[in-house]
Amino acid sequence: MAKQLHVGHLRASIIGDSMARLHERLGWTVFRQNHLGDWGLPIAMTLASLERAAVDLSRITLDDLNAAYRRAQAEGRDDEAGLAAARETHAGPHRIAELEAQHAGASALLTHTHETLRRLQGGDPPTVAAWQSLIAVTMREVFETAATLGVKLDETHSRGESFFRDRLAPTVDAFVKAGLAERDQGALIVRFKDRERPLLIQKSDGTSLYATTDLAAAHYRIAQLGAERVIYCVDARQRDHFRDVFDAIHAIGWDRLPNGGTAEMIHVPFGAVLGADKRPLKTRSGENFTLKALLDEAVARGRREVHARAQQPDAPTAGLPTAELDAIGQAVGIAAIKYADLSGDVSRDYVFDLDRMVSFEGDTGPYAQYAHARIAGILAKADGTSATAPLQIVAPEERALALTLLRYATAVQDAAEQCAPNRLAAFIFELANAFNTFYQSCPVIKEANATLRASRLRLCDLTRRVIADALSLLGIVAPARM
RNA sequence: GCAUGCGUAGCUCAGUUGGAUAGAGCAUCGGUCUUCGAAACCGAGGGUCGUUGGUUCGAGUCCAACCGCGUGCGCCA
Repeated sequence: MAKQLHVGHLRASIIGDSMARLHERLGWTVFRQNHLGDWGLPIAMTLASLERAAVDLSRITLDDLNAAYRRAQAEGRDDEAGLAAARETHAGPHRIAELEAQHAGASALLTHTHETLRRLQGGDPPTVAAWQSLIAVTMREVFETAATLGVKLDETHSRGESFFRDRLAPTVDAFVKAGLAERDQGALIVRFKDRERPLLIQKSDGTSLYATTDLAAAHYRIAQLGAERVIYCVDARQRDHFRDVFDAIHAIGWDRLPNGGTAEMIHVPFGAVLGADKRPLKTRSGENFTLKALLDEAVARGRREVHARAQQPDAPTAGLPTAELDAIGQAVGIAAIKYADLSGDVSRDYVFDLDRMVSFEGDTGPYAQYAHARIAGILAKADGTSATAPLQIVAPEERALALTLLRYATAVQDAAEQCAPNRLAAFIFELANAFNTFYQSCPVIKEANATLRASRLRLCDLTRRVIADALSLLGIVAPARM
């Protein structure tokens, strides 16, 4: 919230969208839950910073918010207790350094921030109004980005922290009542048998934190929505956190479904997006890459490539209106990014290399799109196909193609069941491969034998439809021409 | 310090429950367009799967130790 989307948001969106589409395809009722950080201390920091700068919130832009957020961050907040605790518990050097920096920047701003947070959570009308305009500005960009990315996400999917604000106290009460929470150094914690690290569900000042929200949210999803499978597409760095949350939910029995079954809770951890230097992706000036800049670049590359090919007189896209070529170019650029993200093991870090992704050769999104467009072109040139034409498998290449097609259903099931979109991506690549090999050695339109020709046209048609469908499950569109 | 994840070809990565000579893309080298879309196809070279031990008829896959890298670790989200 209140800041530009960055590459970290890219994976959550792409992977989450694909998981949703895969499960929808298998007949699940999917509740997309966009868990937004719209209610914590950071948002109060930004609000407070805006108040101090006396910014006109009715005309605010995301850049203003971004500036305010960065300003607030730079001004820092004090966390003496946290620093002491981190030292005592041998926290990692990163965490300690972070806290020391914060401590150094300590100031009276902390008081203001907390005061703003109190006003917000207390429902003070002007503060709430300011908060709402801040949310609105951010969400406009979120939905805009989702649209260019082709990710199904709108206001109906927003389930930010603020949505659960009234469920926090009952959640804490429930854990206390169940005897699972205990008071420790003024805070409420949940302990686990097999590990030292407890889960903190209430701060010593009585306010709750993100873990509390996650517990409340999980309860809502299972008890209210009746979710049998709750899938969290979140950064791999939150592994421990989700382990704790899931165990806590299990301990209190909130994973029990109304029908008596047990809900499955799955964290799909995804790795970081790295730059060529193997460090988290940054711009030359060392700032986080905004998602917008990244997508703009990919789309520009896609368009450049599509336009270049349309220049050639014998290209199938020759003579198409610029707007249409632009649309195709966008589809290609976005496909390059999405496929690169989903074709590997999602839990691992990956090196973001636009040159490789948009090279359109080998195991890439555009390669699959090409196979699709190629077939679409063939079918358009043929005088129709028959869905009932008897299949006549003679050449080994068409046998291989047919056998690959038969594996589609299990590929989708595997990918969904194991929350591993790369399984499906691998299938798509194999299918596109099998088709290209088949097409290399088997005449289709030019086949003289009418029965064989009809059979091959049907194979083409099936292949085209499966590629388009499979790509759609990854959230990738397949243009008819490119 | 504790926890957790990773280490497969020059580069980027696959490798479903342990199962036959470890696969692919890029890059390199060599072949295919006067005929259905060459963003394609066919072929070649390239790996002691971090190291050492163990379990097994059989280990890239399971276990242990070690080395290297990443990430996390109570009042942030």
